[in-house]
Amino acid sequence: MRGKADIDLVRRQNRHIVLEVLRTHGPMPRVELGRKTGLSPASITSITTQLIQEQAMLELAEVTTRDPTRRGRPTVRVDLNPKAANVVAMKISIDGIELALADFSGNVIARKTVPLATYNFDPHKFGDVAAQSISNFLSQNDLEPKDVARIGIATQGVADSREGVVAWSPAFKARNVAVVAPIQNALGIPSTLANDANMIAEGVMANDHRRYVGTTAVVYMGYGVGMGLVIEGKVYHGSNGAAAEFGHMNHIPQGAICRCGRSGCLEAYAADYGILRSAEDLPDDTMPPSSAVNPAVMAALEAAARRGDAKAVAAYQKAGRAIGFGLARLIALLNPDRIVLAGPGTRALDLIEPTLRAAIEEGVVDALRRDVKIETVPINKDMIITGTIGAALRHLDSEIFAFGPKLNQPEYQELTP
Amino acid sequence: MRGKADIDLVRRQNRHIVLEVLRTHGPMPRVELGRKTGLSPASITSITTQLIQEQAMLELAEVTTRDPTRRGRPTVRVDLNPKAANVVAMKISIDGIELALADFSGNVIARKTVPLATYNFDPHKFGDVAAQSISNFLSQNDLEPKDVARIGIATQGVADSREGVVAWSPAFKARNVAVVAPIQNALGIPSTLANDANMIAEGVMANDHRRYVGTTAVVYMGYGVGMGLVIEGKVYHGSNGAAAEFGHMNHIPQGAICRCGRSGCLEAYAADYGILRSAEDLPDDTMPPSSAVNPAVMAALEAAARRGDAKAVAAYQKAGRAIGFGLARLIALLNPDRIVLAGPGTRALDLIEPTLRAAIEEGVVDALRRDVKIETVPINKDMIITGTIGAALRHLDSEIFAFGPKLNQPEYQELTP
DNA sequence: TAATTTAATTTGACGTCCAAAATAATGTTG
DNA sequence: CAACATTATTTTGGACGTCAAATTAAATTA
Repeated sequence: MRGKADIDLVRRQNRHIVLEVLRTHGPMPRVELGRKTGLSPASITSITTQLIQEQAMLELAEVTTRDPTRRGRPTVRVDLNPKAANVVAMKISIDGIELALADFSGNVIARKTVPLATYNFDPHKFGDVAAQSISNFLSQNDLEPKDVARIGIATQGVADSREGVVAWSPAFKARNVAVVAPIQNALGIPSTLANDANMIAEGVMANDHRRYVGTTAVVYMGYGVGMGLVIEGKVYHGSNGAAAEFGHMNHIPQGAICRCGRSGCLEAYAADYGILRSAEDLPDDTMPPSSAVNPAVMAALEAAARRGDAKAVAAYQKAGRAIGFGLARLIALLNPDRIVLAGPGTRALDLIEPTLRAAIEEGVVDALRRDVKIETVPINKDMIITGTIGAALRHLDSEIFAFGPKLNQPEYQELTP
Repeated sequence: MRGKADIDLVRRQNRHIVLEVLRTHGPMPRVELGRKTGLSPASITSITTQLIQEQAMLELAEVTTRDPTRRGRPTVRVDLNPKAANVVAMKISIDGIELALADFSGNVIARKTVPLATYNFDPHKFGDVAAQSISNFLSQNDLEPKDVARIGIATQGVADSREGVVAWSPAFKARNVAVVAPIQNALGIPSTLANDANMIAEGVMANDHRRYVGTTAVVYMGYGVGMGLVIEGKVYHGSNGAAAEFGHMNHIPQGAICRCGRSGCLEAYAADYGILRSAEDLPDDTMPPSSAVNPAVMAALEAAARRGDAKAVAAYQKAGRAIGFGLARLIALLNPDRIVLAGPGTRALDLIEPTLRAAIEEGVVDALRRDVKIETVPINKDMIITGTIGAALRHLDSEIFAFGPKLNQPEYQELTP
């Protein structure tokens, strides 16, 4: 049950959709804003006036060449004020952390990669070291922690976002590495932790927002296999933020060994290392390497398969079958509208796709699978960072700027003579 | 993105939560309604006055013995007006249809079972025959179609609720049996079709509403295996209403044959007929019977297993393992807060549970499974009917009564002298 | 320069919420 | 039993955000 509604909710909701429209469609005149939101011109005037007064929005001084055949008063476009806030995105990988600083419009202002031997890192130290790295990163950009409104953190593996703890990740030998608390304590900036595949889904969805109204599963294929689940247009985070561990969904009971230590995970057949292990004809119980597979090695394997190398071809077929059965199970459970394949693994999609589709056909009632659309998105190395920034900004939109300026703080004191 | 908000939305939302509180907690005084909804006494007065005037609500003339130590003005309890509307629930089974008539308070006024050889029924006729049965049922209760506000229809199998068509069901040999359209055309009553397991989930959730805030999977075990998925407190229906076909989620590629015609579905190991087939040592490709297994046969099998009959024990263990791996896959994907086991199959839970839990342990990263609660609900033959009625009534609450009386229809015409 | 066109703002009415005051209906107490 | 205390409900009046309609603004066209 949603809670009670009042005039406050109305204001918040409408300010929110104005911000959301600007964020997804870019600057536009007020009339257009009215059309897109469904609000009357009067309300748009009222809302934009406030937002501009609060510095969350600004009018663009047009230098634009406007269509000279159009008559009437020219439009004035409004846009999010880039200076309204800054956010930091941090991505935890096995060999270091990646940092990005963005303004309120989503422009990336600075980036930095900090090499860090995460795998054997003392789990009690990691958060502090990360906080220090962020602090340095900010100094280098002439910012202080108070200038940053939010930090979004993405990690491989199982992220417990309620506790702000990396429950398990290939990046750490240790379990339950605390991340959010030490960073928040050190810097005083509200921070959230999420699974990297969920952040890819945030990015994919933000890019083409209208299409993600129902349920979409975004599958990431690469050094691992992950998934971000978009349900009713919102990224689904499960009971503690660790949802959609598609890669560690069981494929075959007592099957091949996985990085997570269990047997039969889908990833053990379809991640880079799994494909490589099949192609090299190593036994299924060969321990996966603790570091990522060199992209050049994967490129060579692809080339071999395209030349017709039987073992390479078979390895990709096996991967396709694993992903296909995983998707079949997903379809049976969730009946999604759309499945999006993403990540470097899609480079070999042609090698994978036939068995992938055959497995879906074999694994699920046709009544369920007939409507699902399967697509790919272009490979983009930065999807995780972009998605994390987008998620952080959308959070600011709805939780800070939609409310308006500091509450219960009158602008001026009435003088009583 | 939710749409714009206005004063209209506020009214609707607040009327809706008032109705919802009454529906889930039963009659209560206005003060209590205010506490439960968070609305002020003034607003409660305003809303209840309107609803009473519209005949959707009534004041109870108290005959109650009230606590004599309490001082102050006595409370007056308000309740939903049972006469505000009627709904019909219809359940399609393999051997007939079951009908129930309920009032706006959810009291079942009448029931009827209509035997019908559904399996070989002409698919083009079924909807018309069902409509005729409903029409007769109403006549027998001195009602006309115009007195019924909604019909909810539940079926086994894959229900395409967007099209109102039974895409596939063990009850029909035919595919794509149209149900909603013929009934709506014949009777003029808005109708919806849903999967029976989803309706069980509606019922389970309505009974103990506070506990289903996050994600819950309600598993039905019996003549088949089904699932209703509650996500963020709402039953999830997927892209076309056919979600959560847990029973037809693949368990083992190229495994045992299922009623749906495919191989390796979970149901083929864990539904009544699957367990029986294992226990009788029949080969995995033995065609399942087209009718339900006699409950007495299942009771005998349970008894045999409890006596220690090796084959019976092994059959239940196999069933537990199938469900366990299915749940492990579900947990990996959705990280639910709660899994509820329901249906007659839970009578044999003690026989199934050890392998079920072992399979979950084997099949999913412990970080994901550590928080999930596994529970059972008492076996209740009527859960599907009750759930269907509840869903229909909640739909009326939000889509009819929350809006208020007929729109754009002034109460009186102003006289201009 | 006046008319036309389109954009944006201002004005005034409406509906809903809420706090505070008033009213209602009972029990308690001297 | 009358005055007081207590609790429930309604009434009153102010606030706020939306919207339709009127007004103002800023351009092009004739």
